[in-house]
Amino acid sequence: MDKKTIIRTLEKIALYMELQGENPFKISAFRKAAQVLELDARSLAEMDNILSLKGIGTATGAVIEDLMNKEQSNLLLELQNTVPSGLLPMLKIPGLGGKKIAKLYKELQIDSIDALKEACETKKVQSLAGFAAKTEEKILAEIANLQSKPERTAVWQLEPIVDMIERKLLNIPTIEKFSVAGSYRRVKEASKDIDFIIGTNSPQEVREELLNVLPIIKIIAAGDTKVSVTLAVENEIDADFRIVELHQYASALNHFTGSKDHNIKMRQIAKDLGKKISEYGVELEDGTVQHFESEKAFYAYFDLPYIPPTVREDGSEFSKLDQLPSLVTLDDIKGDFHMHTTWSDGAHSIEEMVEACRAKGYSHMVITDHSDYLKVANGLSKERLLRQIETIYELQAKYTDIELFAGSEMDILPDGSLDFEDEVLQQLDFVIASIHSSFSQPQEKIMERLFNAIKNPHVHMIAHPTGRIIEQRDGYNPDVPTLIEWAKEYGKILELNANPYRLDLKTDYLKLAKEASVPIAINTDAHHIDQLKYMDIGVRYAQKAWLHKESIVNTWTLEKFKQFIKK
DNA sequence: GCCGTTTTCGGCCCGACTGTTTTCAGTCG
Repeated sequence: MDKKTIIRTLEKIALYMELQGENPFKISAFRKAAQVLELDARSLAEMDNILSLKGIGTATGAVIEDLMNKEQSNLLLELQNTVPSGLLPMLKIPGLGGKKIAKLYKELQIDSIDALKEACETKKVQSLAGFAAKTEEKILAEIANLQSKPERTAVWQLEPIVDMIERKLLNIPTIEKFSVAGSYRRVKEASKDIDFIIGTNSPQEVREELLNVLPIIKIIAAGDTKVSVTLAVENEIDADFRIVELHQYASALNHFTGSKDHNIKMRQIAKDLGKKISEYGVELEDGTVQHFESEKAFYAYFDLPYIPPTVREDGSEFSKLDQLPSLVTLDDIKGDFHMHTTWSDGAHSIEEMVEACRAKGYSHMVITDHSDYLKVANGLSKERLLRQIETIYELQAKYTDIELFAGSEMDILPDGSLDFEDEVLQQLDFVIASIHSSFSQPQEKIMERLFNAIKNPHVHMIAHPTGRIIEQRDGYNPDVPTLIEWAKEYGKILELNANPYRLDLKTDYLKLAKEASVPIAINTDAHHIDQLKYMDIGVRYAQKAWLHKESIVNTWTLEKFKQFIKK
């Protein structure tokens, strides 16, 4: 049995145990064992002694060995015999955990969401100790809600909601400081909810104001330091607001940025020093609480460098601290190499795009409008492209502080041919090849198209290599590891498309590209000057894959970039 | 269930909120 399946089985065992109302530490021991396997880069065959791994003991080790040798786990089979599988989905109902579900099953033989619904409707549930009429109503409401609310919301859907909330918070005068936190701040592709930290001297007023100004469908909780609501926005989503005093702000921001695993690791570090981390500060052995000016000061207190939110993930970041200074940052970015103008489907003129890039302090940039094939995007014919090249070069005369390059985002056609002949391509400084059509072709055909582009000596880069839209469509399903091999062999750039719709390539592939030393360009693909800001999310997304400055084409000097594209 | 150069037993990250309670259990992040 492969490693992934074994990891999932351990997690499944934990779920079943949860439903039995098992000891929470026993349950987390199985989750921990799954995580230990996951974090270990080796394959199962390469691990000669599973039991030597910290976190895997006799019981979890036995399960792993069962799965390796007999393809099944006796423990899981036993659990599945005692716990009906219909209980699993009940864990999705907010307010219900393992213990309550176990009780419902034991006392009322409720073994599915449907059975639970009926028992609530016939008021059987309120007869149980620990349950009452209010709980019954809440369960019914949550069951009804279960289908309507998506489990995760994509980062590009969250962005406008976060903007809206930030505008509201700016208008509440009693709020001194605020920041989005949670997985959004860590640039996860999708999140379950939105978290905000608010620093204020008047928590009561802020709480009232929040409830007044936010578009609220439902108040989930409204305590002294925490307001939880469901927001009335296009795709309804929950938002948590944590209200703290200013001296607690840095600790609260750190705590609610997470991840959970990162926090647990930090707390273990503190505990070894006899200290206790909470969202309010660090409690010393004598009971006094240490506060921090910033997250940086918080980490420094534990002799750690500042760990950016983007890499606060599974805990493995603590073993890679020496790499932090090499990570790409927005300050390292010297140019943007994929953007559109009114010549095709962009909103601004070439000159307006240049001015916007100058304002960002870039030293060079590439204009890359669509090519002939993409009629819906007003793609440029050969003649228009040649005229555009001239226009760009003429415009260059106006500027000494930024160098303009003429490029194209050229389509790779469904039959695998390229939209421009070589004699046109060789007049361009920078050629991007992209797939925008016939996504459903078999992988073999898609790869043939990509190979035709990669092997063309005039092509410099493949844009948005998989064509995915986060949480919405998978793209054209190329064999990315092979694509990375080809890029390495032919010396081509792969793009990390920074538009939050795409973030393509995704992290796992970026890591592969890094291992293969394939250069990555982070590009905004801007169709409007406002979209040039996506460089920021692109860079932070790249940090999640631990991409170093030198592997990012946008950090190269103008001279190095010129050398690369002229070769 | 797992762990240990202060521990082989007694901890395991820590606190807020709700709903059920008369001091707390369960859930959540």
